[in-house]
Formats: sequence, C-alpha cells, structure tokens
Amino acid sequence: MLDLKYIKNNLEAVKSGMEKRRAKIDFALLLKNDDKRKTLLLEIETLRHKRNVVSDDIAKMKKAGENSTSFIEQMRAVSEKIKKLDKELSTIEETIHDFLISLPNIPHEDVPVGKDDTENRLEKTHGKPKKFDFKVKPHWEIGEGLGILDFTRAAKLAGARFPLYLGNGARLERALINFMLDTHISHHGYTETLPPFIVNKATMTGTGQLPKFEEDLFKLEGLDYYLIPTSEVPMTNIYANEIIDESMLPCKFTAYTPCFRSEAGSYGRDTKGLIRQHQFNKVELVKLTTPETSFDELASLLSNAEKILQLLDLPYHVVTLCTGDLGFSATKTYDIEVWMPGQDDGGLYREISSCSNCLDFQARRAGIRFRRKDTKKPEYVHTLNGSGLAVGRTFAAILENYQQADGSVIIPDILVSYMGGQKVIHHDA
RNA sequence: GGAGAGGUGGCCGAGCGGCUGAAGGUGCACGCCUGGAAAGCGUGUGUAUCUUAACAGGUACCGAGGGUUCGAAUCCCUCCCUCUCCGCCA
Repeated sequence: MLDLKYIKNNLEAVKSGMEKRRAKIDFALLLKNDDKRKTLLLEIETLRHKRNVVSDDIAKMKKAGENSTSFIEQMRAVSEKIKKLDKELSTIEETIHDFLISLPNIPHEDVPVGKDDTENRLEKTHGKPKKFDFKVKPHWEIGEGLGILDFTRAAKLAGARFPLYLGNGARLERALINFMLDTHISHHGYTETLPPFIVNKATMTGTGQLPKFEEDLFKLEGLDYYLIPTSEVPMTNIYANEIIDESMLPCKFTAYTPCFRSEAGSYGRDTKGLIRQHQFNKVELVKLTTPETSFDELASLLSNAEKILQLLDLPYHVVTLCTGDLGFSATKTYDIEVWMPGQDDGGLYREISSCSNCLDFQARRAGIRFRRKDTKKPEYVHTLNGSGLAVGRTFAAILENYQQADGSVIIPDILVSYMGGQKVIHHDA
C-alpha cells in the first residue's frame, strides 16, 4: 500500500509509475474523497470536543445539585449528529482504503519499461549448457521412465497439475529441500522457520495477495482460511502489527513449505511435467530491513539464491523484470532462470526464483515497523522475498541437465550425501 | 465439543458510569549525587490522526466490532484469542 500523503506530495511520479505498469487509476477521485474525509473529520472532532466539555459540565452540575436537563437535551442532539456523520466518515474512509489497497507498488526507476516478459533485461549469465550426444528428453519423460514421477496416478488421486514422487524421486525432492535449507541457515545466516501452510485473510492482505488476486488462491470453503501460495506470506507477516527493535534488522527468515496455487487462467500452459502445479515445494527467503539497506539486501538475497544453482552446477541467467512483468507488491524483481535442455526442442531458460524488494509497500499493509535507537518515531521496515529455490523446478532441471543416454540421471555431487551416498538414479528394480 | 477463568501501557498490576491516557510497581532514558558504581533523588517514557511555520492543542484507541447513556476501560450483545478442567485425537 502506498502512503496517501506520499501520493499527494508526489502525484506526478505516482501517476507515471502506474502508467508504466499500464494501470489506469483515477487519482482525481481519490483526492476529492480525501478532501471530503478531512472536512468530515474536522466537523466530527469539533462536535466531540463540545460533547466532552459539556458532559464534564453536566457531571459538575449534578454534583452541585443543579438542574442539567437542558444540556442533556442538547447533547442528545449532538450525539445523534455525531453518529450520523460518523457513518458518512467510515463510508468514505472505506472507499479510500479500498482504493489504496488495490494500488500496485511503484516500479523502481531502474526497472526497464516494457509490456511483458519479452522485454525483461538480461543481467548476467552463469555456466554453459552441456552438450549432449544423444537426443535429450524433457524431465517428465525421464522421471516417468525411471519410475520416480507418476502424473497419471497423481491425477487419479487429486487431478491435473498435481505431482506424485516415488522412491528415489521423493528422496531427491527431500534431499533438495534439506540441502537448500542447510545452505541458507549455515552459510547465509537465515533463521529457519516452519510456518502455517494455511493463513487468514488479514495475512494474505498484508503481503498483497488479497484483495485483488483471490482467484489465484485456494480458499477453504466457508472459512477465513487460505492455502499459502508461497511461504513469503506467513514469514513476512510474522511481525505484522508490531514495532520491533532496530537491532533485530536485518531479519532473515527461510522456510520450506508446500505452495498452493489455483493457476486460474493458465489452461493449456505448461501442461506437462513439474513446471506448473497446483501444489509444489519451495524454499523461500524473506528479509525485513531498514529502508537504507534494502537494495543491498536484495543483491545479497539474489546471490544467496544463485548460490544454490552454482552448487548444483546448473546453468542459469538473471533478468530484471520489466514494468509489465513486475508483481503487484514489488518495486524491483530479479528472476533467476535455469537452463532446461529438455524443453521446447533445444532447451530454454525457465524461471526458478524471483527475488523482490517491496520497499515499505507490504510493511504498511501489514503494519510492520521498527524504532531506531536515536529517533522516537516508528518507521516501516522494507520487506524482501525470493525463492531459494522452487524445489520442483530444480528437480526438473536436474533431471534434464544430468540425464544420460540410457535414461539414468547423475546426482549432483553436492546432493550425494543427502541421497545416502547414491550417485546415480537408475530405474528402480 | 462440554464447563469455568481471563484479555488494561515495554512488563507486572489497580481501576466506583463522569475528576482515568489511565493509580501503583517495575523496566528504560536523561539529569543530580559519586573518584567510579550501586543505592537515593528529580524529570521523562504509547500509537494514530487533525489543526499549526513552530510552540502547542484537539480527537480516537484499555482484545475486535456493535449497542445503552448527556457521558463507557467500567453496563449489555456478538466475535476473536489465551489459560484451567473434562472429552476426543496425531
């Protein structure tokens, strides 16, 4: 959520930010409503003040045994007026709030302007795609061939877009989760958390999933509960509506959780394999920082995520999302895209992590503040999040990059110990 | 799920429908005292919002939301959360 005062003082900058996102916003209406709000508020507070003063007098008169009937009559009328104006005020406040809560964040000046993912800016490339001297297969063929993935039976159990891992597949997925978590907590200084996989509406609103993107979520019927689409949601909200001490910043959390997404509107896209599932595993990184350090922290968060791919020896590149591809809450986002040789007949880079700085956008929604040692005023923290990494897609990338001619898959060195010393996945006998 | 108790400031803990933004304690900050420290003494110590150049002042907030009343932390209703006991359960 943007600060109303900031909008008013920087109207042109805010407008141009919204235009870059191709969002059409009627700011004139907002300003008009805000004026109305202020007028009402002043009137109400004046009346309340009067009521407070006179009520005091009434108390004194009663004590002195004087007759106060006429004042009571007067105040009865005043109270009714207040009640009426109060209703008007809360209506207009609700209107203003609904407006603000639906505004996306302003893209950072460094973000390229563009309409969609074709206009993202390439930042760097790491590693070289391996040359294969046989016809490479997509990961779903490899996985099903090895008997470690079974999409057919998963569909029987749940439906389309659900995974079923078996045997060494399940173990490899778990190995990846442990490897990623261990790396982030032991080498990158994150605190491991294990949050609820279901959260309420307030929590979803805090990070920006609600109110605009309810159709992307799974909601529990008849309850104020939603399945998390990413553990960014619970982790970022840990200190919601709190004022924390400056010494706690930067606050770095990581978690493994399953993630649940309805994938409404993506019919026909990525129908095969692990790329686009209703349920997938992810290790997430979240940071709460001071405003002046958030971009440095974004850079280190990105490198923390990259480290996983480097240790797995998977080729990738990094792009900066353009304004048209930028998420609702973010001011700037780097996507890490991993090389997937088995797809699109010749290979392509696929998003495997998304690292964002949200500035105080989420903090303002969720009420996450901190107090500096030397100043009294609470300030909003900056929030950052990034995948470290999407586990299912990492699994897929390993299958495709480490496949061999006979259909077996070599286990990356770093994972061997997590696989009980096993170095290759052959078809389970 | 059944029965009961409770949610007040950083923490503990008072609080009769008006004099309570809230006693008292504790913690914290600053000052005095001291060679230094402790003790002691003094002062200060929530958030939001509006008016104001500023000083300052107004308004709201005692789990949340409604209601009664001239006036609500205090009375009534609904909901949420915590604790204890019973039941059930991984």
